[in-house]
Order: sequence, then C-alpha cells, then structure tokens
Amino acid sequence: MVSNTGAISNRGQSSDSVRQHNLSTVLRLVHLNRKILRSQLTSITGLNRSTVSALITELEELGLVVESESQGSSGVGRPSLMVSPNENVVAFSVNPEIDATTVSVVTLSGQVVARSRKLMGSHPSPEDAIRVSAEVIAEMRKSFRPGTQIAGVGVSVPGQVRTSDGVIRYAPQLGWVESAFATALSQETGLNVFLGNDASLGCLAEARFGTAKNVNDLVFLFAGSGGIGGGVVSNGMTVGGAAGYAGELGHMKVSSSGRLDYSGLPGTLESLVRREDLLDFFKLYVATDEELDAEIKSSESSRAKRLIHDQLDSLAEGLSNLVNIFNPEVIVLAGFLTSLFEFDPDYLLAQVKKGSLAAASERVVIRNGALGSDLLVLGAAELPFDALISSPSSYNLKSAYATRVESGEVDSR
Amino acid sequence: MVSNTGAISNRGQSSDSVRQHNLSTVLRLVHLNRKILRSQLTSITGLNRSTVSALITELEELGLVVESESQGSSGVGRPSLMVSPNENVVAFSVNPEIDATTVSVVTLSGQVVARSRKLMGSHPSPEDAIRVSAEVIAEMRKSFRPGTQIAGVGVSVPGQVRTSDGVIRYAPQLGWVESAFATALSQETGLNVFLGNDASLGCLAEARFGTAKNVNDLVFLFAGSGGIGGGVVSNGMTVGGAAGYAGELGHMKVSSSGRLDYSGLPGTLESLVRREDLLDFFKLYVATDEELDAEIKSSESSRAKRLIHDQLDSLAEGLSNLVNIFNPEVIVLAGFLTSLFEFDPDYLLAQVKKGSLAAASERVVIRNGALGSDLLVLGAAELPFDALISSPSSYNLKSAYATRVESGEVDSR
DNA sequence: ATCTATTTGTTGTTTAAGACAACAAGTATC
DNA sequence: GATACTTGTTGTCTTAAACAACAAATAGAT
Repeated sequence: MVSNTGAISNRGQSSDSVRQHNLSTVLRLVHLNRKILRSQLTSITGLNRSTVSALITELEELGLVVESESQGSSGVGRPSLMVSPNENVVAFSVNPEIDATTVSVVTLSGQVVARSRKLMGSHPSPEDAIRVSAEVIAEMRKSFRPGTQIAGVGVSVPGQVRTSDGVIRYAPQLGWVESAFATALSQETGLNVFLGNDASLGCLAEARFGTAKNVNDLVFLFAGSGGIGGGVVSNGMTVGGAAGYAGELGHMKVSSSGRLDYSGLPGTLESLVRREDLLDFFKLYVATDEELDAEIKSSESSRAKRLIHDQLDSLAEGLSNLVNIFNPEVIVLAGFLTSLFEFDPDYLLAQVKKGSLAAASERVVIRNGALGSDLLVLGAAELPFDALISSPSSYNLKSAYATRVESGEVDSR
Repeated sequence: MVSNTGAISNRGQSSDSVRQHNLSTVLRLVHLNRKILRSQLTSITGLNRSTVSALITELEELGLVVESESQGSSGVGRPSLMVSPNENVVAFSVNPEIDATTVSVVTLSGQVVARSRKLMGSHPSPEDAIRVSAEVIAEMRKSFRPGTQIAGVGVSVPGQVRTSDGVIRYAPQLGWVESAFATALSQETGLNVFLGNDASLGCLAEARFGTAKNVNDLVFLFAGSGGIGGGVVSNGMTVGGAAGYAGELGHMKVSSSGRLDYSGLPGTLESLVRREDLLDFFKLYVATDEELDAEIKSSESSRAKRLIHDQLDSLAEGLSNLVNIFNPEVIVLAGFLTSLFEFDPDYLLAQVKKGSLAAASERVVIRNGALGSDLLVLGAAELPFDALISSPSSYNLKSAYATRVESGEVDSR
C-alpha cells in the first residue's frame, strides 16, 4: 500500500492530530480502493466499529465520501455499507508536451471524466502553457455541476521540478528553464497547484492504481521520445531526494560508450536505449508507440533482432544496477520499453539477474505498466488529492465557480 | 533527523497508540541528542509541558531515562531539567570480521563502555563466531552492575542480510552462506538479536550521530579490503528494499571494463576503486587505513597521482549516478575513500557535478565520515535500541544476569 | 536586598476521541 | 420461522492530552 504521507517527524500527537490522522487514513483507503466496505475499513484500520462510523459521518459531512448499500450478498450477517469517494470532488491534471497541452478532470474515485488536448505552436513557452491551461480550466469549471469541489491542479512536468516552491528547474524537451510554473498557474486559476516530475508521477500512479498496487518497493522506468525517466518507491514512499530531483534513472552511466544522452551525459542508460534508434532502423518517422510496437513484434531479420537485443542488454545493465541499489519487489516498465520487454521477457529477466547480486534479484519481477494513456493524468491528480487526503477537515477545497479573489497555494511533490 | 520508524501504515490510532507514539518520540529525542532539556522536548514535540512531564515520568519509571539539574545558566527564568538516557540501558554490538570478532557494549547514551576483540583462526564459520560472541557476551554480563537492562544484540554483517528472519544470505569475505545467525545467537544468549548489513549500519550511524546528523537524504559509501558497500537514507528512512538487500552501491556497473569485482560483476564501482590496487602500487601489504592514508597524502610521483586520479574518476562516476538517482543532500565517504577524497576534494566534487544533472548536484556536499572505528559499533547497537525506542513501555528488556529459560526474539533490519 | 519579569515544573480540571457494551437491523442456513 | 452471525447505532466509560493556576527558580532593575 503506497502513500506519500508518513515522513518522519518528532512531533507529538495530540488528540486532535489523532482525529486528523484517522480521517486521513479512512479517506486514503476509500480513495485508493475506489470503493470499500465499512467492515473492511474497521478491520484494516483496527479501529472500533463505532469510531469508523463517526469518521465516515464526518467525511460525509465534508462532502468527501458517500455511502451506499452494497449490492450482491457477502455472506451471513447484516450487509456492510459501501463507502466511495464523492463524485463531486475532482482535480485537474495538466500535462504539457512538446506540441500540445492536455488538461483533464479526474474524480477522487480515479475516473477521468473530461479531457481536452490543445495543440500548441512549436516550442511553446511556459507562459503559453500556463495561459492555455488556465483557459481550459476556466472553461471546464463552467460545465461542472453545482456542488463540485476542486482539490487543485496537478502538473506532470517532463523535467526536473523543485519540490519546495514548484519551480520547473529544467525541462530539456520543452526548453523550459527556471519557470515559476506553480505560482503563475495558481494565480491564473485561483487553485492550489502542485508540480511533479512526469516519470515520478507515473511511478506513483502505477504503485497506487496500476500493476504495482500494494507494492512497497518498486522501480519504475519510463521511456519515450524525450528520453528515459524513472521513479522509485521505497518503503512505501516516493524517493524524492533533498530538493525533489531524485529518480533520474535514465542518466545513470552504465557503459564507457561515448554516446551522449539528451542531457549530454555519456554512456548512460538513456544514451543506449533509444526510441530514435529503433525508429531509424524501421524507417519510421513520428510513429506512435503502437506502430513501433507492431514493428518490434513482427521483427524477423537477424539485424533487427540484434538491435533489439542490444537495447535489451543495455536496459538490463541499468535494471541490474537498480536491483542492487533498491532490491525492489517489482520493476515496472512503461513507454516503448514495454515493447522491448515483450519481445523477449525471459531474456531481459535473465540478463538482469546475471548483472546483479543473487540475493537482491532472486525475487524481482518485471512487469509492464497497466495504466496506458491514463498514467500521467492519474499520477498528476494524485498531488492535489494527497494534499486533500492529508488534512481532510481543514483543506481548502474550491468551488466550481471561480471567485476572483480566491487565491491558491503553491506546492509540489 | 533520522529515524527508522515511521513506515506507512493503514492502521488507525487509538489513544493507547498515541501514548506509545509520544513515549517513543520523547525517548528517541533523548537518545539521538544524548541529553536534552525538558523545555526543548516540549518545543520540539509541540506537546504541552504537563504532557511532556508525564511522559518523562513514565520513561523514568521504566528505567530508561534520568533527569538532572542542568548546570550553567541558560538565561532568564527557572532552569529546565536535563533529560538523558539511563546509563544502565545497554546493547551489545557484534562485528564479525575475517580474522576476528569484536563484541562491544554500548549505552543508550551512545557510549562504547566495553570492547573485546577475539582473534579467530582463518576462515571461521558462522558457528565459530556465534560461539565466541555468546561466550564474550556471557562474560561481560557478569561484570554489569545490578540493575543493568539489556536491549539486545546488534550484529553488523559484511554481506547480505535477509531482514525478515535475520538470516545471513551471503557474506563473500567470510565465506558464509545462508546462515540463521540471529536465531542461533539468540538461542545462545537469550537476548533479542538483530542483524544488519555493515555499510547500511554505518550509514545509519553517520546519519544519527556523525557527520550527517539531521540530514534526511544522504548516500553513504564505505570501502575497505572487502570491497565497497553503501547505504542510503531517503526522506529520513533507511532504504532497505523488499528483503533488506538494498544499498549494494559498490556493485553498480559504471563502465564497460571487464574487471570483475569481489562478487564477479564486471565494470562495477567496486571493480575499479580498489584498495588492493593502491596497496600494490605502494608496495604495502596488510596495511592499515592510516598507513595507506599516509602514502596517499605524501604521493608525489606522477604515476601515483595518475593512479589516484583514475580511482577518483571512477568514484566520481559512481557518485554521479547516485546523485542522479537520489538527489542527496550529503554524500558521506568512509574507509579508504576518505583518503582518496582528501587527496583532491575539489576534483572529486567537480567530477561528480560533471557527470550528473546540474539540478540534482547543485547543492550536494561530499564529506568524510566522522565516527571512525566506532562506526559499526554504534550502527549495530542502533538496531536493538530502535526496537526498544519504538515500544518503550512494552519492550522486553533483559537483566544482566542471564536466566536459563529466557528466550530472545529474532529480527533484523 | 528587594521587586519584577520571565521561564519552567507541578497539580487539578476540562475536553476530545476512541473503546466498549448493549441493542437493533439485516442476511444466510437449517 | 427460528437461529446464528455480522454489521450499524447509541449511550457510557476510559484514556490522555490540553488548559489554567500556582509554585519555583533565575536574571535584571531599582
């Protein structure tokens, strides 16, 4: 079970903080499970039935959860009530890309209920992306039904994000440098804005809702046209580092090769496992992952096989290192790495084991991500949801209809 | 502030667990600071003065802490009482090596009050080490003053330890494979026995008492005659991995070199940064770290300098990767790496920055460890102390005088 | 030396919230 | 339809932290 809260603290606990903690715990379980029986909440939390009842009542009054009668019998005894997130609680997910910016609406129950992709001129500036995002958000808010509560905005950034103030430090593909993105978007929208690295958010999403559900130690590797990003969950918590820049797994040097990656570092995983190289070989241009996948799957020539195996070898070297470093339970692959993996799953696993210590790799499993195109949308939405969940009774939810004077708060993960 | 507790849990908090948590918090602060004012405890924990008073009283009744009048004025107002760990609370630290086993006694206040190093024949078996350790422990217990309370035994293992059951999975230097060390030593001593990887424990010690005090994100790298080990603290918690094998930083591949490390992996940090190579060059045999350090410091020949810089280059490659992966606040070096670093500190830092992303490395600091020969002794003792601190009122402390029927519990980190 | 302001420790009371117990409600099995 | 079983609800109990008032100990001002 993965959650971002729970950092070490020397604070003591008053009875008030106990209530907050228990409200958080219940709301988190409801959110992570999408729906859950009251009886399950009591057994998982270890709290008394009456206590859970009181907590749910409070969350219901806050408009965060709803109860319903569970359909379908569950055995002897009075049937337990089903608790689910209130569909009126939503977050915006903003995903800037090189040629477009996508804004989505995600409910606390994990449904993507709206999506709008705005094509942008080549090399949009951060200001462009902020303006377009704010416009789409304003438009979408008009269509919300009355009573909708907005937790905030989560932004997935293909680059390095400083946690403390939501500044985009450097996003190579977009060419963005040192942009106070969170502050600006917050001013435009009046909503709380949270930023996160795209791969780290993908990792979070897979750990909470995807193929690594309930996994406490996992390594996530994502490769797209912009290079290789990564994320790590250790001990149930995202590895963020001192400033939030941790998880740059693609820039790990594994070879003496002089090939440079997109950040100019030689011999790194990103410099050796390249989507471009495969596209070149197959003579594909601006292909989708699906098209590339089809080509890889149908590869018959020994030259193609050799190229793919070379990439698998390099990938394995990187994964071996990560196994030695993190001893993960699961490795999750996403982007075109899924195609490489599927081409010869046993080979990749064998090579990873060969390059790592027997103890560290003996139980590791490699899997493809399960969330597909929702990966970053769900991941980014988790940022505002986390903030809400960590203080359910005091979090400042915003209404659908923007009031001019409202001002958001800036933060990120 | 670094602590090992605090893993994510979906448990709720009853008033009982609040008390446990607050007792733990206070005891942890007392332990980590060696001594601390009551007024500081109230401000750090945020608890009410009267609550802190009650908590300390309970810890005092448990024999875990003592209060004393603080000497030296601290300003206006009634002087606050000093709280320190009870000197009667101790743990044993066991450090098996290739040719000897060292048993030490550490107080809850972090003092090493006894040490006994037993030379052993070449290639001792785990059983030999267990027998010798148990004998020394039994002997030492006799000399304890009445009222001494023993938290347990911490063992630093130069190899891979399975957390769940305290089994040594593989310790290459010692030639130990799959040994149920914790269970056996617990049976012999009647004490709770906890195992940990040596480098991970060193990391823990430096993070709590050494040069990385109050650092939440740090990477620790230790190099001795047996190779390179590592440890990582992220978000204030030790990175342990799914089974406890995480932190094998020395086996990270950084080059295409075919040189093998002590575990047979090619091109790894451990295969390139080798104490042996330096000893060979300086024509030293079985030298101490101090002797090697003196040679490195006084190196004048260009051949020597080149060799040292080559090792620094390789070290930098490894550290660059770790910076990209963990974005640590501090990198701590120990073993003969301290000599390499001191030979040219600016060079190493410059090379590390060159090989890593600017954002991730912009604030990183490299330091030598501060604990010297106490490193593993203190680190191992933290394991039983952690267990005690996490449940102060219910932990089963053992008395100095062994009673035959007592049986310990086995666990590890 | 005395008085005042300040900080800390102590003690008795209040308050918040989880535990507990008893009962009601709803389902499956016999 | 009776019984066993599980869950939800309600009122009471218990625990522990907060709070308030006072005592103790110090520094500085008069």
